[in-house]
Amino acid sequence: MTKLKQIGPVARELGINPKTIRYYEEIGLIPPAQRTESGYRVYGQADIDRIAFILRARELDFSLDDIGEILALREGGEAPCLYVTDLVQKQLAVIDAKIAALNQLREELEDVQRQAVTISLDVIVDKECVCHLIENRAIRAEIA
Amino acid sequence: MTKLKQIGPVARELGINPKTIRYYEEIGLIPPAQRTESGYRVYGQADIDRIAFILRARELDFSLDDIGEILALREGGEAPCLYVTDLVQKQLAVIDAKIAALNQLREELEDVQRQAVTISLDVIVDKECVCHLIENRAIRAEIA
DNA sequence: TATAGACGTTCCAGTAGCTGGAATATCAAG
DNA sequence: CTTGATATTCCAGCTACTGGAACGTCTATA
Repeated sequence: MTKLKQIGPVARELGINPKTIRYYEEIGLIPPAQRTESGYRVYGQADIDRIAFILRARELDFSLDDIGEILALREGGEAPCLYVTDLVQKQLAVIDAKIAALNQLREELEDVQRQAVTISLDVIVDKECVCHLIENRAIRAEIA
Repeated sequence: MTKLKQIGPVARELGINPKTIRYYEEIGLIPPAQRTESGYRVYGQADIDRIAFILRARELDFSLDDIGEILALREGGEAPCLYVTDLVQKQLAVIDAKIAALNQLREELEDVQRQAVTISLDVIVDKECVCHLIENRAIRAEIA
Protein backbone atom coordinates (compact mmCIF):
# COMPACT_ATOMS: atom_id res chain seq x y z
CA MET A 1 0.00 0.00 0.00
CA THR A 2 1.54 3.23 -1.10
CA LYS A 3 0.67 6.42 0.68
CA LEU A 4 -2.23 8.25 -0.92
CA LYS A 5 -1.88 11.95 -1.61
CA GLN A 6 -4.49 14.66 -1.99
CA ILE A 7 -4.71 16.75 -5.12
CA GLY A 8 -2.72 19.67 -3.69
CA PRO A 9 0.49 17.81 -2.87
CA VAL A 10 0.28 15.90 -6.16
CA ALA A 11 -0.09 19.13 -8.10
CA ARG A 12 2.81 20.73 -6.24
CA GLU A 13 4.96 17.67 -6.82
CA LEU A 14 4.24 17.81 -10.55
CA GLY A 15 4.49 21.57 -10.73
CA ILE A 16 0.97 22.12 -12.03
CA ASN A 17 -2.33 23.63 -10.97
CA PRO A 18 -4.72 21.27 -9.13
CA LYS A 19 -7.35 22.39 -11.63
CA THR A 20 -5.34 20.83 -14.41
CA ILE A 21 -5.67 17.43 -12.76
CA ARG A 22 -9.41 17.85 -12.31
CA TYR A 23 -9.60 18.94 -15.92
CA TYR A 24 -7.79 15.82 -17.11
CA GLU A 25 -10.25 13.76 -15.12
CA GLU A 26 -13.20 15.71 -16.49
CA ILE A 27 -12.23 15.06 -20.11
CA GLY A 28 -11.54 11.40 -19.34
CA LEU A 29 -7.80 11.51 -19.84
CA ILE A 30 -7.36 9.99 -16.40
CA PRO A 31 -9.93 7.76 -14.67
CA PRO A 32 -12.05 9.23 -11.86
CA ALA A 33 -9.84 9.52 -8.81
CA GLN A 34 -10.43 7.48 -5.69
CA ARG A 35 -12.13 9.58 -3.00
CA THR A 36 -11.92 9.86 0.77
CA GLU A 37 -15.12 9.53 2.81
CA SER A 38 -15.51 13.26 2.68
CA GLY A 39 -15.16 13.36 -1.07
CA TYR A 40 -11.55 14.48 -1.45
CA ARG A 41 -9.64 13.04 -4.39
CA VAL A 42 -6.64 10.90 -3.47
CA TYR A 43 -3.92 9.57 -5.71
CA GLY A 44 -1.56 6.62 -5.54
CA GLN A 45 1.79 6.39 -7.27
CA ALA A 46 0.29 4.78 -10.39
CA ASP A 47 -2.12 7.71 -10.78
CA ILE A 48 0.71 10.17 -10.32
CA ASP A 49 2.80 8.31 -12.86
CA ARG A 50 -0.02 8.47 -15.37
CA ILE A 51 -0.34 12.22 -14.90
CA ALA A 52 3.44 12.60 -15.11
CA PHE A 53 3.34 10.70 -18.39
CA ILE A 54 0.73 13.08 -19.73
CA LEU A 55 2.83 16.06 -18.70
CA ARG A 56 5.93 14.69 -20.40
CA ALA A 57 3.97 14.08 -23.57
CA ARG A 58 2.59 17.62 -23.32
CA GLU A 59 6.16 18.91 -23.05
CA LEU A 60 6.72 17.19 -26.37
CA ASP A 61 3.74 19.18 -27.63
CA PHE A 62 1.42 16.24 -28.15
CA SER A 63 -2.22 17.24 -28.00
CA LEU A 64 -4.37 15.85 -25.23
CA ASP A 65 -6.28 14.00 -27.93
CA ASP A 66 -3.15 12.26 -29.12
CA ILE A 67 -2.13 11.47 -25.56
CA GLY A 68 -5.56 10.04 -24.93
CA GLU A 69 -5.22 7.74 -27.94
CA ILE A 70 -1.80 6.57 -26.82
CA LEU A 71 -3.19 5.81 -23.37
CA ALA A 72 -6.22 4.06 -24.85
CA LEU A 73 -4.08 1.91 -27.13
CA ARG A 74 -2.02 0.94 -24.13
CA GLU A 75 -5.17 -0.02 -22.25
CA GLY A 76 -6.18 -2.16 -25.21
CA GLY A 77 -3.05 -4.23 -24.67
CA GLU A 78 -1.12 -2.87 -27.62
CA ALA A 79 2.22 -1.26 -27.08
CA PRO A 80 1.72 2.22 -28.50
CA CYS A 81 5.32 2.75 -29.52
CA LEU A 82 4.78 2.34 -33.25
CA TYR A 83 1.79 4.61 -33.06
CA VAL A 84 3.92 7.07 -31.13
CA THR A 85 6.75 7.06 -33.65
CA ASP A 86 4.20 8.01 -36.27
CA LEU A 87 2.90 10.82 -34.09
CA VAL A 88 6.46 11.92 -33.41
CA GLN A 89 7.17 12.10 -37.11
CA LYS A 90 4.18 14.35 -37.57
CA GLN A 91 5.14 16.45 -34.57
CA LEU A 92 8.60 16.95 -36.01
CA ALA A 93 7.14 18.27 -39.24
CA VAL A 94 4.85 20.62 -37.34
CA ILE A 95 7.70 21.87 -35.21
CA ASP A 96 9.94 22.46 -38.19
CA ALA A 97 7.23 24.52 -39.81
CA LYS A 98 6.75 26.51 -36.63
CA ILE A 99 10.46 27.16 -36.24
CA ALA A 100 10.72 28.31 -39.83
CA ALA A 101 7.75 30.65 -39.41
CA LEU A 102 9.13 32.08 -36.19
CA ASN A 103 12.53 32.65 -37.72
CA GLN A 104 10.95 34.55 -40.57
CA LEU A 105 8.86 36.50 -38.12
CA ARG A 106 11.99 37.30 -36.15
CA GLU A 107 13.69 38.69 -39.20
CA GLU A 108 10.70 40.79 -40.04
CA LEU A 109 10.53 42.21 -36.55
CA GLU A 110 14.25 42.96 -36.56
CA ASP A 111 13.63 44.71 -39.82
CA VAL A 112 11.00 46.80 -38.11
CA GLN A 113 13.39 47.60 -35.27
CA ARG A 114 16.17 48.63 -37.64
CA GLN A 115 13.75 50.87 -39.45
CA ALA A 116 12.67 52.43 -36.18
CA VAL A 117 16.24 53.47 -35.47
CA THR A 118 16.96 54.94 -38.88
CA ILE A 119 13.57 56.48 -39.56
CA SER A 120 13.64 60.24 -40.14
CA LEU A 121 11.69 62.61 -37.95
CA ASP A 122 9.52 64.13 -40.66
CA VAL A 123 8.24 60.68 -41.50
CA ILE A 124 7.38 60.08 -37.87
CA VAL A 125 5.44 63.33 -37.70
CA ASP A 126 3.55 62.62 -40.90
CA LYS A 127 0.13 61.28 -39.99
CA GLU A 128 -1.09 59.69 -43.19
CA CYS A 129 -0.97 56.10 -42.01
CA VAL A 130 -1.64 54.22 -38.81
CA CYS A 131 1.90 53.12 -38.19
CA HIS A 132 4.84 53.63 -40.49
CA LEU A 133 6.85 50.83 -38.98
CA ILE A 134 4.29 48.27 -39.91
CA GLU A 135 2.89 49.85 -43.07
CA ASN A 136 6.32 50.47 -44.60
CA ARG A 137 7.23 46.88 -44.13
CA ALA A 138 4.24 45.97 -46.25
CA ILE A 139 5.21 48.48 -48.91
CA ARG A 140 8.75 47.12 -49.06
CA ALA A 141 7.31 43.63 -49.28
CA GLU A 142 5.26 44.69 -52.30
CA ILE A 143 8.34 46.10 -54.02
CA ALA A 144 10.38 42.98 -53.35
CA MET B 1 -16.20 58.50 -53.94
CA THR B 2 -14.53 55.16 -54.02
CA LYS B 3 -16.52 52.13 -54.93
CA LEU B 4 -17.97 50.38 -51.90
CA LYS B 5 -17.50 46.65 -51.57
CA GLN B 6 -19.51 44.04 -49.71
CA ILE B 7 -17.95 41.83 -47.10
CA GLY B 8 -17.38 38.87 -49.42
CA PRO B 9 -15.21 40.62 -52.00
CA VAL B 10 -13.30 42.40 -49.25
CA ALA B 11 -12.61 39.11 -47.47
CA ARG B 12 -11.53 37.44 -50.71
CA GLU B 13 -9.28 40.36 -51.53
CA LEU B 14 -7.62 40.10 -48.13
CA GLY B 15 -7.56 36.33 -48.11
CA ILE B 16 -9.63 35.91 -44.97
CA ASN B 17 -13.00 34.60 -43.84
CA PRO B 18 -15.84 37.17 -43.84
CA LYS B 19 -16.52 36.07 -40.26
CA THR B 20 -13.14 37.41 -39.25
CA ILE B 21 -14.18 40.89 -40.38
CA ARG B 22 -17.46 40.67 -38.48
CA TYR B 23 -15.50 39.45 -35.50
CA TYR B 24 -13.15 42.43 -35.64
CA GLU B 25 -16.17 44.70 -35.73
CA GLU B 26 -17.81 42.84 -32.87
CA ILE B 27 -14.84 43.29 -30.57
CA GLY B 28 -14.50 46.93 -31.56
CA LEU B 29 -11.24 46.61 -33.44
CA ILE B 30 -12.86 48.25 -36.43
CA PRO B 31 -15.80 50.68 -36.26
CA PRO B 32 -19.27 49.43 -37.25
CA ALA B 33 -19.35 49.17 -41.02
CA GLN B 34 -21.57 51.35 -43.14
CA ARG B 35 -24.70 49.48 -44.28
CA THR B 36 -26.82 49.34 -47.39
CA GLU B 37 -30.57 49.90 -47.07
CA SER B 38 -31.04 46.17 -46.76
CA GLY B 39 -28.50 45.89 -43.98
CA TYR B 40 -25.48 44.60 -45.89
CA ARG B 41 -22.09 45.82 -44.69
CA VAL B 42 -20.12 47.85 -47.21
CA TYR B 43 -16.50 48.94 -47.06
CA GLY B 44 -14.51 51.77 -48.59
CA GLN B 45 -10.79 51.76 -49.24
CA ALA B 46 -10.01 53.30 -45.85
CA ASP B 47 -11.87 50.50 -44.10
CA ILE B 48 -10.08 47.90 -46.16
CA ASP B 49 -6.75 49.55 -45.37
CA ARG B 50 -7.50 49.40 -41.68
CA ILE B 51 -8.28 45.70 -41.86
CA ALA B 52 -5.17 45.12 -43.96
CA PHE B 53 -3.14 46.88 -41.28
CA ILE B 54 -4.58 44.59 -38.64
CA LEU B 55 -3.72 41.54 -40.73
CA ARG B 56 -0.14 42.68 -41.24
CA ALA B 57 0.25 43.27 -37.52
CA ARG B 58 -1.23 39.81 -36.88
CA GLU B 59 1.35 38.35 -39.24
CA LEU B 60 3.93 39.88 -36.91
CA ASP B 61 2.14 38.01 -34.14
CA PHE B 62 0.81 41.05 -32.32
CA SER B 63 -2.26 40.25 -30.25
CA LEU B 64 -5.56 41.87 -31.20
CA ASP B 65 -5.34 43.73 -27.89
CA ASP B 66 -1.99 45.23 -28.81
CA ILE B 67 -3.25 46.10 -32.25
CA GLY B 68 -6.28 47.75 -30.72
CA GLU B 69 -4.07 49.89 -28.53
CA ILE B 70 -1.93 50.90 -31.47
CA LEU B 71 -5.05 51.87 -33.41
CA ALA B 72 -6.46 53.75 -30.44
CA LEU B 73 -3.24 55.69 -29.92
CA ARG B 74 -3.35 56.63 -33.58
CA GLU B 75 -6.92 57.88 -33.18
CA GLY B 76 -5.75 59.96 -30.20
CA GLY B 77 -3.45 61.83 -32.54
CA GLU B 78 -0.24 60.25 -31.32
CA ALA B 79 2.02 58.45 -33.72
CA PRO B 80 2.20 54.97 -32.24
CA CYS B 81 5.64 54.16 -33.59
CA LEU B 82 7.44 54.49 -30.27
CA TYR B 83 4.77 52.39 -28.62
CA VAL B 84 5.17 49.89 -31.42
CA THR B 85 8.93 49.65 -31.08
CA ASP B 86 8.39 48.77 -27.44
CA LEU B 87 5.87 46.08 -28.42
CA VAL B 88 8.24 44.81 -31.07
CA GLN B 89 11.00 44.49 -28.49
CA LYS B 90 8.72 42.41 -26.33
CA GLN B 91 7.57 40.34 -29.29
CA LEU B 92 11.18 39.62 -30.17
CA ALA B 93 11.85 38.32 -26.68
CA VAL B 94 8.75 36.14 -26.80
CA ILE B 95 9.70 34.77 -30.20
CA ASP B 96 13.25 34.02 -29.13
CA ALA B 97 11.92 32.06 -26.17
CA LYS B 98 9.54 30.15 -28.43
CA ILE B 99 12.26 29.33 -30.93
CA ALA B 100 14.56 28.10 -28.17
CA ALA B 101 11.81 25.92 -26.70
CA LEU B 102 10.93 24.50 -30.11
CA ASN B 103 14.55 23.70 -30.88
CA GLN B 104 14.87 21.86 -27.61
CA LEU B 105 11.62 20.06 -28.32
CA ARG B 106 12.93 19.11 -31.74
CA GLU B 107 16.03 17.58 -30.24
CA GLU B 108 13.99 15.64 -27.75
CA LEU B 109 11.70 14.28 -30.43
CA GLU B 110 14.66 13.30 -32.58
CA ASP B 111 16.01 11.55 -29.54
CA VAL B 112 12.74 9.66 -29.31
CA GLN B 113 12.92 8.72 -32.98
CA ARG B 114 16.50 7.49 -32.67
CA GLN B 115 15.50 5.40 -29.73
CA ALA B 116 12.58 3.95 -31.65
CA VAL B 117 14.94 2.68 -34.30
CA THR B 118 17.48 1.11 -31.96
CA ILE B 119 15.09 -0.21 -29.34
CA SER B 120 15.24 -3.98 -28.81
CA LEU B 121 12.18 -6.15 -29.28
CA ASP B 122 12.04 -7.55 -25.75
CA VAL B 123 11.73 -4.01 -24.44
CA ILE B 124 8.87 -3.30 -26.82
CA VAL B 125 7.03 -6.40 -25.73
CA ASP B 126 7.47 -5.62 -22.04
CA LYS B 127 4.26 -4.02 -20.77
CA GLU B 128 5.36 -2.35 -17.55
CA CYS B 129 4.92 1.22 -18.70
CA VAL B 130 2.59 3.17 -20.92
CA CYS B 131 5.12 4.01 -23.58
CA HIS B 132 8.81 3.28 -23.48
CA LEU B 133 9.71 5.93 -25.98
CA ILE B 134 8.34 8.68 -23.83
CA GLU B 135 9.00 7.18 -20.41
CA ASN B 136 12.59 6.29 -21.18
CA ARG B 137 13.29 9.82 -22.20
CA ALA B 138 12.22 10.94 -18.76
CA ILE B 139 14.44 8.35 -17.13
CA ARG B 140 17.42 9.43 -19.18
CA ALA B 141 16.64 13.01 -18.27
CA GLU B 142 16.76 12.09 -14.60
CA ILE B 143 20.15 10.47 -15.03
CA ALA B 144 21.55 13.42 -16.93
C1' DT C 1 -43.31 35.82 -62.59
C1' DA C 2 -41.57 32.07 -60.04
C1' DT C 3 -37.71 30.14 -58.36
C1' DA C 4 -32.96 28.71 -57.72
C1' DG C 5 -28.67 29.65 -55.70
C1' DA C 6 -25.29 32.75 -54.19
C1' DC C 7 -24.74 35.87 -51.27
C1' DG C 8 -25.80 38.49 -46.83
C1' DT C 9 -27.64 38.79 -41.77
C1' DT C 10 -27.84 37.40 -36.53
C1' DC C 11 -27.16 34.38 -32.81
C1' DC C 12 -25.39 30.37 -30.49
C1' DA C 13 -21.87 27.30 -29.68
C1' DG C 14 -17.47 25.15 -30.07
C1' DT C 15 -12.34 24.82 -30.65
C1' DA C 16 -7.47 23.77 -26.85
C1' DG C 17 -5.97 23.63 -22.61
C1' DC C 18 -6.55 25.26 -19.16
C1' DT C 19 -7.53 29.12 -15.33
C1' DG C 20 -10.20 32.23 -12.23
C1' DG C 21 -13.88 32.98 -9.13
C1' DA C 22 -17.96 32.06 -6.22
C1' DA C 23 -20.27 29.46 -2.89
C1' DT C 24 -19.72 25.78 0.12
C1' DA C 25 -17.53 21.77 2.82
C1' DT C 26 -13.70 19.64 5.41
C1' DC C 27 -9.87 19.42 8.43
C1' DA C 28 -5.93 20.46 11.65
C1' DA C 29 -4.06 23.62 14.90
C1' DG C 30 -4.24 27.06 18.56
C1' DC D 1 -14.53 27.44 18.81
C1' DT D 2 -12.64 29.89 15.49
C1' DT D 3 -9.27 30.63 11.92
C1' DG D 4 -6.99 29.50 7.77
C1' DA D 5 -5.71 26.33 4.45
C1' DT D 6 -7.37 23.17 1.73
C1' DA D 7 -10.90 20.70 -0.76
C1' DT D 8 -15.42 20.43 -3.61
C1' DT D 9 -18.67 21.79 -7.71
C1' DC D 10 -20.21 24.78 -11.18
C1' DC D 11 -19.94 28.59 -14.21
C1' DA D 12 -17.40 31.64 -16.91
C1' DG D 13 -13.62 33.36 -19.52
C1' DC D 14 -9.24 33.44 -22.02
C1' DT D 15 -7.38 33.89 -27.90
C1' DA D 16 -8.78 34.41 -32.40
C1' DC D 17 -11.55 32.81 -34.73
C1' DT D 18 -14.91 29.25 -37.17
C1' DG D 19 -19.11 26.37 -38.04
C1' DG D 20 -23.92 25.93 -38.31
C1' DA D 21 -28.82 27.11 -38.09
C1' DA D 22 -32.46 29.92 -39.49
C1' DC D 23 -33.53 33.48 -42.10
C1' DG D 24 -33.36 37.81 -45.50
C1' DT D 25 -31.79 39.76 -50.08
C1' DC D 26 -30.43 40.04 -54.77
C1' DT D 27 -29.75 38.54 -59.54
C1' DA D 28 -30.47 35.57 -63.45
C1' DT D 29 -32.90 32.59 -66.02
C1' DA D 30 -36.87 29.31 -67.39
